[in-house]
Amino acid sequence: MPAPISSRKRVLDQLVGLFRRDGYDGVSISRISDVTGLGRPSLYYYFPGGKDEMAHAVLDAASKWFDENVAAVARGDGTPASRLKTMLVNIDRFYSGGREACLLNAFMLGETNAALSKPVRAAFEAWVDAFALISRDTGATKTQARRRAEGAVARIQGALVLARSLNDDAIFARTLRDIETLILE
Amino acid sequence: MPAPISSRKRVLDQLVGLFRRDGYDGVSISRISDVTGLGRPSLYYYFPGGKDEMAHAVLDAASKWFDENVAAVARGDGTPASRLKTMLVNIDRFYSGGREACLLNAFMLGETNAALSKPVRAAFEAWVDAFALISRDTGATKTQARRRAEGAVARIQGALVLARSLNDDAIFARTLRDIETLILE
DNA sequence: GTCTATAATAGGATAGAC
DNA sequence: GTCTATCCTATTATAGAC
Repeated sequence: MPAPISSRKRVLDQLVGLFRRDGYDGVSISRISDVTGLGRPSLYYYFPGGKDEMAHAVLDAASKWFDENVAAVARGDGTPASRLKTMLVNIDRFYSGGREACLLNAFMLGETNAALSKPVRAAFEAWVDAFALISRDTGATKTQARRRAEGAVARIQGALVLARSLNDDAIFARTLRDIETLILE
Repeated sequence: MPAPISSRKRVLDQLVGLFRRDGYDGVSISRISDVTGLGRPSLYYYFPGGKDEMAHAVLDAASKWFDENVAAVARGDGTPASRLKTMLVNIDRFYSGGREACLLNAFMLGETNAALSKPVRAAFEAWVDAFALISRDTGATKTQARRRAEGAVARIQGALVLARSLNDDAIFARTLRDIETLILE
């Protein structure tokens, strides 16, 4: 008998890939069924709340990833420069060097998804806070740190959009490098 | 009898508002019918190709707006600084100070809309070219100008995403100001 | 946990009258 | 140009067997 290749965790990972690429309205349960290899009823077994619950679960998973790989690093040991370096390396990996879209950006579309706007906003705030923490540790004032951090998050988002549209990874790589000097200055 | 408040041009303007906010998949013909006050068949009278044609028409309209209000200004008379200032003022107005989303970003979602990716990419290239032209006129090398222009477009896109999510117009305003120094340096 | 089968609805699109 | 009426398909979601 085949190994239990199916699990909620595995499905969740695939959902991240689908939602970040196609957005909430662009993903159908049928397509999720095709990609995961699970029948539609099985998906409702894992996510009784349907697509809505899937989207929230995906946001939770992404937030958890961010907490562990970015926010925790910002609060961790080492010089500000070394912590920032690790954060950026992890971010680069999460976005596959700029080839993958941002889930938060994808979930901002559509008024149907108004319920998603609160966790999306909270996620962006956490991003900003993480960068601001590094900036403060280099001596920036609270206001300076906040603005530089906002600039960093915005540049990452914008670089993802532009790099993906122009199919040019270098744009994303350069942006991450620029952020190092922006935050540490 | 009521005045002929309906016209293709008016519908097109409303379509821009709908698509930039909800994305391609997030907009239904029924909703378009509600918003425009036109019956579904009337929409197909103006756009026989259906939703697909509507999306392309909306992109064309946005590209035309950009050509007239940004690209033409970049090629126009005046100092680089004054031309850039006008471009940024027009961009600020188009995005209502950062409260309205970017159509190009919205149209990047979904594999269904693969046909849209070519015009979207062309539009981004035109954006970059316009800023690069200003930068070159201030003495930057071709490579420098290109990179600064990419940075400017990315920052605008990212600022729109972040400003809308955090509901903070100031982020967008600061970004436009930063771009002035970025391009003119 | 996963399936087959099916309900119920929403979506895109068209025919044909006026 | 705009409408009523309609078609067909896709979509979300559930019932119930295994």
